[in-house]
Parts: sequence; structure tokens; C-alpha cells
Amino acid sequence: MSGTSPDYAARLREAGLRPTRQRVALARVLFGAGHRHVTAESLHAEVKATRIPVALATVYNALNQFRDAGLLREVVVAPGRSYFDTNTGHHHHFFVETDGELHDFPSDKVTIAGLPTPPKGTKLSRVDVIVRVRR
Amino acid sequence: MSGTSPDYAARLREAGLRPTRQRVALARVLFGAGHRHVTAESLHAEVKATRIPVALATVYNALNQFRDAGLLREVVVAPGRSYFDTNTGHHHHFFVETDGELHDFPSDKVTIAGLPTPPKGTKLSRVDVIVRVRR
DNA sequence: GCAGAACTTAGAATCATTCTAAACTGCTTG
DNA sequence: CAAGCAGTTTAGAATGATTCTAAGTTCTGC
Repeated sequence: MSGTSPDYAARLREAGLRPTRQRVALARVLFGAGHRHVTAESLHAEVKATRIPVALATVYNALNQFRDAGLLREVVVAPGRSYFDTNTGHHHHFFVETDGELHDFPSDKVTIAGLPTPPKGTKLSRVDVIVRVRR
Repeated sequence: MSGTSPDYAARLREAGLRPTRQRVALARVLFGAGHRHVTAESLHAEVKATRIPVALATVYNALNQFRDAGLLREVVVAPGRSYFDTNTGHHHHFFVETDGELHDFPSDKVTIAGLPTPPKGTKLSRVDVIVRVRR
């Protein structure tokens, strides 16, 4: 067995989070294989399948903490439907309205020009572009 | 009394909606004065203040119908928070994350170049740009 | 090892939204 | 204009997602 398996505990510690059994399990699923889009429910199901006991509330807690720590980005596409994206770099989204699928696309080629300056007293947080398509 | 007061009943009928007492009351508040951003709750409060009895469920129904009829546009900015915008023309949004305010800005000057083509089998519905800022 | 803080948990609570079933109302026709 | 009926409204229950609570559990530093 064994190649280099990432040290999730260390990753969490760097983010200021205590590496508990369930946070490590969640991190493993989230960051173990390419970029992902998950909901609390879907992630909960996946982690339970690894036979590590995790309460749904813990998944919510962890997702919020990971997001606050910059490990995840939250994408809100439809009312009552919030995805967490493991890709925290610059990129935008396709959202297939008819079946709720979300896909990344890189922002390399995309240029947005002519945005007005933010209202005074505010500073830019980020610009979300969601390309909505339907089947 | 009286200047030219818009005929909301006719407007609703054109949209294929029966002009009932409460739909007319809602339309009056929504379309009576410039562009607006409302939530079901905020609109409900406003209409009740005009002394026309409306149930919250009716406000939800009407907002959904108005949206489907193209009289409104729905903007999803944060989980569990959905706004309806009376401006259905091309424009984008500022969202002040720290206090939940939403502001329009015209898309005249804004150009988005380099968007990839939609996944095959899908057709473009619309492109949302949300500029998130914080105080 | 141990204390204490941080974390997890089951289940209750909350919030926004939708559903249900019954009462009502606008519209069409006679 | 009376009748009838489909389309609407309504209060309240139901749902679904998320958060809170209070109590038990587990990390971490000493």
C-alpha cells in the first residue's frame, strides 16, 4: 500500500481548525480527489459510507468552518440550494437549471470589463458569474 | 384627485393572470414606484399596510407567478434569501454581504468576453453577475 | 494522565417556502 | 343578474434546509 497520502490533519491545523476524527474524514472526502461540488446532505452520505460516524449537524458546522477558513467556497445558485466548492481559485460556474448540476469553468479566458466602482464605504469581496443554462 | 394611474388589472391580464384584489394590490406596490427589490416577507408587510388583507402564502404564490410571467426576476444571493427584482431588463447586481442589501447596476458598460460555450444539449438561459462587497 | 477548552451529537427549534383542503370570487353564459 | 365553476385565497399544517441546545466526548498542553 501507500503512496504519498496528504496530511489532512496538518492542513486543518494550518487553517486554525482542530483536526478531529470527523473533520479529517470530511477533509479526506472533500480534498482527496480533484475539485468537487457538494451539499451538506451529499457530503454527509459520502462520509457515512466510509464508516466514520458523523452527525449531519457536524457536516454543516464543518462546511461553514472550512468556508470561513478559506478551504471552501460557497456557491448559491437557487433558493434553498447551496453548494460548497473545493475549488477556491478564480473560476466561474455553469448551472444547469433543469437538473441542478453545477460545473466550474476557468476564468482565464473570461474578461469582465466596465464594472462600476463599489458603493462608497464598501470594498470588493468577489465577483460571481453564473451562466445559467437549461436542457 | 387623479392623474394617470396605471391599469394594473390590464397589466395582469396581459400576463395571463386574473386580476384579483390581492394581485392588483401586490402589483400596485411592486410596480407603482421605480424599480424595487423585495422579499416575500417585506412585500407582505407593505401590502398589509395598505389595508388589503393578503396571506403570506398568497404573496409567495403571486411572486412565483409574476416571475414565471416575466414581470419579475428572481435573484438568489445568499442561502435562504431570495429577492425579487422588478427590473427585468439587462442589468447586474451589487450585493452588500454585511447587511444584505442588493443594488442594481446597468449592464450597458459591462462586457463579458470569453465565456465558454454551454455544455452540449443545453441552451443559455441567462448570465448573472453578482458583485459582492462588504463594509 | 488530567483538566479544561474545543468539538460532536441527537433532537428540538427555526426559517423560508410550499402544500392542503375548504371557503371565496371573478368571469362567462343564459 | 343568477348560477356555476374554474381559478384564487386562506389558515394552518407540512416540508426541507439549516441552526441551536444541552449534554456527553475528545483533543491538547502541561
